[in-house]
Amino acid sequence: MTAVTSLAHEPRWPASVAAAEAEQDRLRPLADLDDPGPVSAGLVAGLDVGYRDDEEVVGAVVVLDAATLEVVDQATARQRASFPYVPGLFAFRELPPLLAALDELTVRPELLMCDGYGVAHPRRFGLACHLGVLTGLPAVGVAKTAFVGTHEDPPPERGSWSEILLDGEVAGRALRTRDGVKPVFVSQGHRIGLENACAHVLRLSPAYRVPEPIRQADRLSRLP
DNA sequence: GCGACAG
DNA sequence: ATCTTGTCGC
Repeated sequence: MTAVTSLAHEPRWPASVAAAEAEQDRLRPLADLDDPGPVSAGLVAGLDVGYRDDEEVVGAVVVLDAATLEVVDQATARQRASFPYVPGLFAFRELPPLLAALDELTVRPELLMCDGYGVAHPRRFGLACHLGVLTGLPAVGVAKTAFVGTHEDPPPERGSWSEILLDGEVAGRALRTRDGVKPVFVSQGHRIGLENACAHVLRLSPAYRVPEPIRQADRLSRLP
Protein backbone atom coordinates (compact mmCIF):
# COMPACT_ATOMS: atom_id res chain seq x y z
CA MET A 1 0.00 0.00 0.00
CA THR A 2 1.13 3.48 -0.71
CA ALA A 3 -1.07 6.22 0.72
CA VAL A 4 -3.38 3.74 2.40
CA THR A 5 -0.37 2.04 3.81
CA SER A 6 0.16 -0.90 6.11
CA LEU A 7 -3.17 -2.59 6.57
CA ALA A 8 -4.31 -2.76 10.16
CA HIS A 9 -5.05 -6.43 9.52
CA GLU A 10 -3.89 -8.82 6.86
CA PRO A 11 -6.73 -9.99 4.62
CA ARG A 12 -7.50 -13.70 4.45
CA TRP A 13 -9.15 -15.26 1.44
CA PRO A 14 -11.28 -18.25 2.40
CA ALA A 15 -12.03 -20.84 -0.26
CA SER A 16 -15.43 -21.94 0.97
CA VAL A 17 -18.66 -20.41 2.17
CA ALA A 18 -18.19 -21.85 5.64
CA ALA A 19 -14.64 -20.49 5.92
CA ALA A 20 -15.79 -17.08 4.69
CA GLU A 21 -18.52 -16.93 7.32
CA ALA A 22 -15.99 -17.94 9.96
CA GLU A 23 -13.68 -15.15 8.80
CA GLN A 24 -16.48 -12.61 9.20
CA ASP A 25 -17.15 -13.90 12.69
CA ARG A 26 -13.45 -13.62 13.51
CA LEU A 27 -13.18 -10.01 12.34
CA ARG A 28 -16.53 -8.74 13.61
CA PRO A 29 -15.27 -7.93 17.14
CA LEU A 30 -12.59 -5.72 15.59
CA ALA A 31 -15.10 -3.28 14.09
CA ASP A 32 -15.31 -0.13 16.20
CA LEU A 33 -18.92 1.00 16.33
CA ASP A 34 -18.60 3.30 19.35
CA ASP A 35 -16.23 5.87 17.90
CA PRO A 36 -18.50 8.77 16.82
CA GLY A 37 -16.00 9.35 14.02
CA PRO A 38 -15.13 12.50 12.11
CA VAL A 39 -17.85 15.18 12.07
CA SER A 40 -16.33 16.56 8.92
CA ALA A 41 -13.87 14.97 6.57
CA GLY A 42 -11.61 16.69 4.09
CA LEU A 43 -10.98 13.73 1.81
CA VAL A 44 -13.64 11.12 1.24
CA ALA A 45 -13.15 8.05 -0.94
CA GLY A 46 -15.99 6.44 -2.84
CA LEU A 47 -15.54 2.77 -3.77
CA ASP A 48 -17.34 0.57 -6.24
CA VAL A 49 -16.75 -2.50 -8.39
CA GLY A 50 -17.75 -2.95 -12.00
CA TYR A 51 -18.21 -6.33 -13.70
CA ARG A 52 -17.14 -7.38 -17.16
CA ASP A 53 -17.34 -10.89 -18.61
CA ASP A 54 -18.75 -12.43 -15.46
CA GLU A 55 -15.21 -13.38 -14.53
CA GLU A 56 -13.58 -9.96 -14.48
CA VAL A 57 -13.98 -7.28 -11.84
CA VAL A 58 -12.84 -3.67 -11.84
CA GLY A 59 -12.30 -2.02 -8.50
CA ALA A 60 -12.57 1.77 -8.58
CA VAL A 61 -11.77 4.38 -5.96
CA VAL A 62 -12.34 8.12 -6.31
CA VAL A 63 -11.18 10.54 -3.63
CA LEU A 64 -13.11 13.81 -3.39
CA ASP A 65 -12.47 16.98 -1.45
CA ALA A 66 -15.61 16.99 0.67
CA ALA A 67 -15.78 20.78 0.68
CA THR A 68 -15.65 21.28 -3.09
CA LEU A 69 -16.50 17.80 -4.41
CA GLU A 70 -13.42 18.15 -6.55
CA VAL A 71 -11.72 14.89 -7.57
CA VAL A 72 -8.37 14.76 -5.78
CA ASP A 73 -7.26 11.29 -6.80
CA GLN A 74 -8.58 8.12 -8.39
CA ALA A 75 -7.45 4.61 -9.21
CA THR A 76 -8.71 1.34 -10.69
CA ALA A 77 -7.63 -2.28 -10.50
CA ARG A 78 -8.79 -4.91 -12.97
CA GLN A 79 -8.53 -8.59 -12.13
CA ARG A 80 -10.26 -11.94 -12.33
CA ALA A 81 -13.05 -12.50 -9.85
CA SER A 82 -11.79 -14.79 -7.11
CA PHE A 83 -15.02 -15.49 -5.24
CA PRO A 84 -18.59 -16.00 -6.48
CA TYR A 85 -21.39 -13.62 -5.61
CA VAL A 86 -23.05 -14.97 -2.50
CA PRO A 87 -25.46 -12.68 -0.63
CA GLY A 88 -23.89 -12.04 2.74
CA LEU A 89 -20.39 -12.81 1.46
CA PHE A 90 -20.29 -9.95 -0.95
CA ALA A 91 -17.04 -8.60 0.52
CA PHE A 92 -14.98 -11.62 -0.51
CA ARG A 93 -15.83 -10.88 -4.13
CA GLU A 94 -15.27 -7.12 -4.08
CA LEU A 95 -12.53 -6.67 -1.49
CA PRO A 96 -9.58 -7.87 -3.64
CA PRO A 97 -10.08 -5.35 -6.49
CA LEU A 98 -10.93 -2.58 -4.01
CA LEU A 99 -7.81 -3.13 -1.91
CA ALA A 100 -5.74 -3.22 -5.10
CA ALA A 101 -7.24 0.09 -6.22
CA LEU A 102 -6.70 1.65 -2.78
CA ASP A 103 -3.09 0.58 -3.07
CA GLU A 104 -2.67 2.91 -6.03
CA LEU A 105 -3.83 6.05 -4.24
CA THR A 106 -1.37 8.86 -3.62
CA VAL A 107 -3.47 10.48 -0.90
CA ARG A 108 -4.91 9.02 2.27
CA PRO A 109 -8.68 9.45 2.56
CA GLU A 110 -10.21 10.17 5.98
CA LEU A 111 -13.40 8.26 5.25
CA LEU A 112 -14.35 5.36 3.01
CA MET A 113 -17.81 5.33 1.46
CA CYS A 114 -18.65 1.81 0.30
CA ASP A 115 -21.28 0.60 -2.13
CA GLY A 116 -23.02 -1.91 0.13
CA TYR A 117 -23.75 -2.58 3.78
CA GLY A 118 -21.88 -2.29 7.04
CA VAL A 119 -23.43 -3.73 10.19
CA ALA A 120 -26.83 -4.07 8.52
CA HIS A 121 -25.82 -7.59 7.57
CA PRO A 122 -26.85 -11.15 8.47
CA ARG A 123 -23.68 -11.56 10.58
CA ARG A 124 -23.29 -7.86 11.27
CA PHE A 125 -20.18 -7.64 9.15
CA GLY A 126 -20.80 -6.31 5.66
CA LEU A 127 -18.32 -4.90 3.15
CA ALA A 128 -17.97 -1.53 4.91
CA CYS A 129 -17.01 -3.19 8.20
CA HIS A 130 -14.54 -5.48 6.45
CA LEU A 131 -12.90 -2.66 4.50
CA GLY A 132 -12.78 -0.48 7.59
CA VAL A 133 -11.20 -3.13 9.80
CA LEU A 134 -8.58 -4.10 7.20
CA THR A 135 -7.51 -0.53 6.43
CA GLY A 136 -8.14 0.89 9.88
CA LEU A 137 -9.96 3.82 8.26
CA PRO A 138 -13.44 5.08 9.17
CA ALA A 139 -15.90 3.43 6.80
CA VAL A 140 -19.60 3.77 6.07
CA GLY A 141 -21.84 1.54 3.98
CA VAL A 142 -24.34 3.00 1.52
CA ALA A 143 -26.59 0.49 -0.25
CA LYS A 144 -29.22 1.15 -2.91
CA THR A 145 -31.62 -1.64 -1.97
CA ALA A 146 -32.87 -3.16 1.27
CA PHE A 147 -31.09 -6.32 2.34
CA VAL A 148 -31.83 -7.21 5.93
CA GLY A 149 -34.10 -6.04 8.73
CA THR A 150 -37.24 -3.97 8.48
CA HIS A 151 -37.85 -0.28 7.99
CA GLU A 152 -40.65 2.16 7.42
CA ASP A 153 -40.68 4.33 4.34
CA PRO A 154 -39.25 7.67 5.51
CA PRO A 155 -41.11 10.96 4.82
CA PRO A 156 -40.64 12.24 1.24
CA GLU A 157 -38.36 15.17 2.04
CA ARG A 158 -34.61 15.07 1.56
CA GLY A 159 -32.92 14.50 4.90
CA SER A 160 -35.73 12.47 6.45
CA TRP A 161 -34.98 8.94 7.58
CA SER A 162 -36.26 5.86 9.38
CA GLU A 163 -34.49 3.17 11.36
CA ILE A 164 -33.47 -0.18 9.93
CA LEU A 165 -34.29 -2.69 12.67
CA LEU A 166 -32.49 -6.02 12.85
CA ASP A 167 -33.37 -8.35 15.70
CA GLY A 168 -34.86 -5.46 17.62
CA GLU A 169 -31.73 -3.36 17.29
CA VAL A 170 -30.99 -0.33 15.13
CA ALA A 171 -28.69 -1.52 12.36
CA GLY A 172 -28.81 1.56 10.14
CA ARG A 173 -31.09 4.12 8.52
CA ALA A 174 -33.12 4.40 5.35
CA LEU A 175 -32.10 7.93 4.41
CA ARG A 176 -33.81 10.13 1.82
CA THR A 177 -31.08 12.02 -0.02
CA ARG A 178 -33.45 13.65 -2.55
CA ASP A 179 -37.08 14.81 -2.38
CA GLY A 180 -39.47 12.11 -3.51
CA VAL A 181 -36.74 9.64 -4.48
CA LYS A 182 -36.15 6.20 -3.02
CA PRO A 183 -33.99 6.29 0.11
CA VAL A 184 -30.48 4.84 0.38
CA PHE A 185 -29.57 2.47 3.19
CA VAL A 186 -26.83 3.70 5.48
CA SER A 187 -25.04 1.61 8.07
CA GLN A 188 -21.91 1.87 10.17
CA GLY A 189 -18.79 0.13 8.95
CA HIS A 190 -15.95 1.08 11.28
CA ARG A 191 -14.90 4.02 13.44
CA ILE A 192 -17.94 6.15 12.69
CA GLY A 193 -21.30 6.63 14.38
CA LEU A 194 -24.60 6.30 12.56
CA GLU A 195 -25.42 9.97 13.10
CA ASN A 196 -22.19 11.23 11.56
CA ALA A 197 -22.35 8.60 8.84
CA CYS A 198 -25.75 9.88 7.72
CA ALA A 199 -24.58 13.50 7.94
CA HIS A 200 -21.70 12.72 5.58
CA VAL A 201 -23.92 10.85 3.16
CA LEU A 202 -26.44 13.68 3.06
CA ARG A 203 -23.82 16.40 2.67
CA LEU A 204 -22.16 14.50 -0.17
CA SER A 205 -25.44 14.00 -2.03
CA PRO A 206 -26.24 17.53 -3.23
CA ALA A 207 -27.56 16.54 -6.64
CA TYR A 208 -28.26 12.82 -6.91
CA ARG A 209 -29.64 10.00 -4.83
CA VAL A 210 -26.27 8.27 -4.58
CA PRO A 211 -23.49 10.20 -2.76
CA GLU A 212 -21.03 11.84 -5.13
CA PRO A 213 -17.96 9.76 -4.14
CA ILE A 214 -19.80 6.51 -4.93
CA ARG A 215 -21.30 7.92 -8.13
CA GLN A 216 -17.84 8.87 -9.32
CA ALA A 217 -16.44 5.45 -8.41
CA ASP A 218 -19.34 3.76 -10.18
CA ARG A 219 -18.69 5.80 -13.30
CA LEU A 220 -14.98 5.04 -13.17
CA SER A 221 -15.57 1.31 -12.75
CA ARG A 222 -17.58 1.23 -16.00
CA LEU A 223 -15.01 2.99 -18.13
CA PRO A 224 -13.45 0.78 -20.82
C1' DG B 1 -39.57 -26.60 3.26
C1' DC B 2 -39.46 -22.54 -0.12
C1' DG B 3 -38.29 -18.20 -1.79
C1' DA B 4 -35.64 -14.12 -1.33
C1' DC B 5 -31.14 -12.38 -1.13
C1' DA B 6 -25.92 -5.88 -0.70
C1' DG B 7 -23.51 -6.09 -6.08
C1' DA C 1 -23.70 -6.55 -11.38
C1' DT C 2 -25.56 -6.92 -16.39
C1' DC C 3 -28.82 -7.61 -20.47
C1' DT C 4 -32.09 -3.24 -22.69
C1' DT C 5 -36.66 1.03 -25.32
C1' DG C 6 -39.42 3.96 -24.43
C1' DT C 7 -41.49 7.02 -21.34
C1' DC C 8 -42.87 10.21 -17.59
C1' DG C 9 -41.44 14.37 -15.10
C1' DC C 10 -38.79 18.47 -13.71
